[in-house]
Amino acid sequence: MNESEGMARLPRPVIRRLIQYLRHVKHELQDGNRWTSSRKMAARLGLTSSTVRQDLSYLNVTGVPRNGYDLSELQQVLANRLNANSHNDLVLVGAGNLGRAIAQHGGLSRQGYRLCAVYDKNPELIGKDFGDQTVRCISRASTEISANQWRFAMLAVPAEAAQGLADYLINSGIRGILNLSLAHLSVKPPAQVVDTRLMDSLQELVFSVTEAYQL
Amino acid sequence: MNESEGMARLPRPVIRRLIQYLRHVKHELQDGNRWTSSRKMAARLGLTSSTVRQDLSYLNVTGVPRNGYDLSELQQVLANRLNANSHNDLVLVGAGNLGRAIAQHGGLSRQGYRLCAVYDKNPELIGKDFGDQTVRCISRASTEISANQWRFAMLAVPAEAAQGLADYLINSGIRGILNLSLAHLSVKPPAQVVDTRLMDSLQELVFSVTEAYQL
DNA sequence: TAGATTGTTAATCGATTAACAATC
DNA sequence: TAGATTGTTAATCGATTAACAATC
Repeated sequence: MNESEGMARLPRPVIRRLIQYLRHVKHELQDGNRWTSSRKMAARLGLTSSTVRQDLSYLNVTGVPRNGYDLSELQQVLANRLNANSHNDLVLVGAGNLGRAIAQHGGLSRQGYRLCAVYDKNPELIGKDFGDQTVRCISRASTEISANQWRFAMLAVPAEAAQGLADYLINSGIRGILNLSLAHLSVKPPAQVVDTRLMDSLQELVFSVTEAYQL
Repeated sequence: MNESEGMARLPRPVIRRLIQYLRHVKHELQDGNRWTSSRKMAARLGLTSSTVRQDLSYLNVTGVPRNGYDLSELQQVLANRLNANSHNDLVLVGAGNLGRAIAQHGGLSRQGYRLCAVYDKNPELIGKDFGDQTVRCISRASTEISANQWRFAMLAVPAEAAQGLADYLINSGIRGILNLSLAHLSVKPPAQVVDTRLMDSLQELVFSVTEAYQL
């Protein structure tokens, strides 16, 4: 049930799942299918059908008892609610291994992102080619970000440098940071950070497995 | 409060935070400090002190009113509870950009992991150098994994190939997979998967920022 | 029609936070 | 001692799941 004026705020876990639903829906459409159902989506994504229906109730979408949900309607509604139609500009700060991989990763452009600039402070990296970008000195970031109104940054630098650079970027106009470092970034709303914590995930995995097998 | 026989199972959110506490503690120790407190850790990691104390109550550690927690004691207890003392062997499946970055990322060896093998199915990549590894054909993985009793794999392949390879790896003896693809992997316990979903995180960020600024 | 699936409410489950006595 | 911090309980908050009438 969706209020006519003003959409209900989406809880974080719901946001994350809606993003997965959208991917599933696109995939099914490409396979030439017309319908999906809460049961099907749940099976595919490792959820319960109840969760799926609950999540979809945040959207202005109506399913058809017996048939499920019309895939193209669902795609439209999801993409719309998630603002997934606009192409977004990104800057990358930190041109080390991880930054390079993410930037050159085909997924970025496939998902409609455009990498606009790559910054680093290491003189040995500055000037080097980097996909279709050339690494620039971090000191240029501030003016370029505000001149171009870039809003999103991926931060792939050592933990020690992360908070300082986050402050610098947000001062320059950046509003959202994908944090690829292990540092916790503290930023004032409405600026936002999403953490990735790859190394933490690995440790979590090893721990869970060790525990699961020795018990 | 910790039961004397058999440790309480750790909830997933607690596991993740304990990992962060351990990092904080190591860092503080390197700075030459002797004490930390729930308030300090909470501030550093963006939590409440209540959460920190609650989490630490899963451990056999006693703080000192007025002083907080002894850093070296805390390090020991955390590392012990998290099985963070052993060095672990990893194999990488998928030698594309992302896989390469993670593998060459200094963090791996710094955190005590050892990359033992890199596999791909692309003939153009097989034989190529890759840090101190040479990319091998995926068809060799099964025998090598079971011969060496490797237990952990990082899976950095296209979504379509992910589930099939996960099954193959687990059949060969792998018990834990760090899933760097966007696919949802369904595996039978006690085998485990931890997802990373980099592209999803990026989309989550863009959505949250868009929403935050337009409201 | 019969049967499967939706939409929604209420129950359950789990995680976080508040509060405060104990204590060094 | 006075004051800050722990350890723990209980309250709150939020998310997931169960259940089932409505319905195509």
